Amino acid sequence: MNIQVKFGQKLKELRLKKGLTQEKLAHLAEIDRTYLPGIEKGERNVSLSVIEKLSTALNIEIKDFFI
Amino acid sequence: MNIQVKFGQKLKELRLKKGLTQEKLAHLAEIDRTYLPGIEKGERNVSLSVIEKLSTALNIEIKDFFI
DNA sequence: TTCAAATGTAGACAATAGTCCGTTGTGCTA
DNA sequence: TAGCACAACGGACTATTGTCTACATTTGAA
Repeated sequence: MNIQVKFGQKLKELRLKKGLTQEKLAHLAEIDRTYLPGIEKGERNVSLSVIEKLSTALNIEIKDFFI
Repeated sequence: MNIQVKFGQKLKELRLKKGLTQEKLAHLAEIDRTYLPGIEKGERNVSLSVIEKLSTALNIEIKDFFI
């Protein structure tokens, strides 16, 4: 399974665990609402800055996405 | 310290630990040689695919960059 | 000092990340 | 059935990533 899909699945899992909608998470992370579905489906090759924004929004550490 | 700088420092540390030159690492990771200095200096906002290529080239796991 | 290996840098560029607009589909519940 | 919240999708667009060529600088060993 490729890294984008893995990352997307982990992101979705963590988002749901926190009880957040895509829209709320996007808002917290200050990224575009329409960008999230593509990330969660593994269609997007996100950059470090977006990864960091998402980890901050979820109140986790970056490494948690990759464990 | 921002995430790009942290990532760059970690990358450089791991590269040196493996005894690799920038050129050799770039070749192993199949990324451009001139791109590496900017990454190591924290000037570049690398994507998941590049992060994965680098981890593969260094024979480490992605999370190791963020620990 | 001299030479080569390694690193850094600049500019042009193609490819793609990420935004913004609107619209559509999918449950769920009244 | 209607209505709402959530998720997904498309197209147009801007900003940025990552490549490539070429050259300059540093570093260390002979």
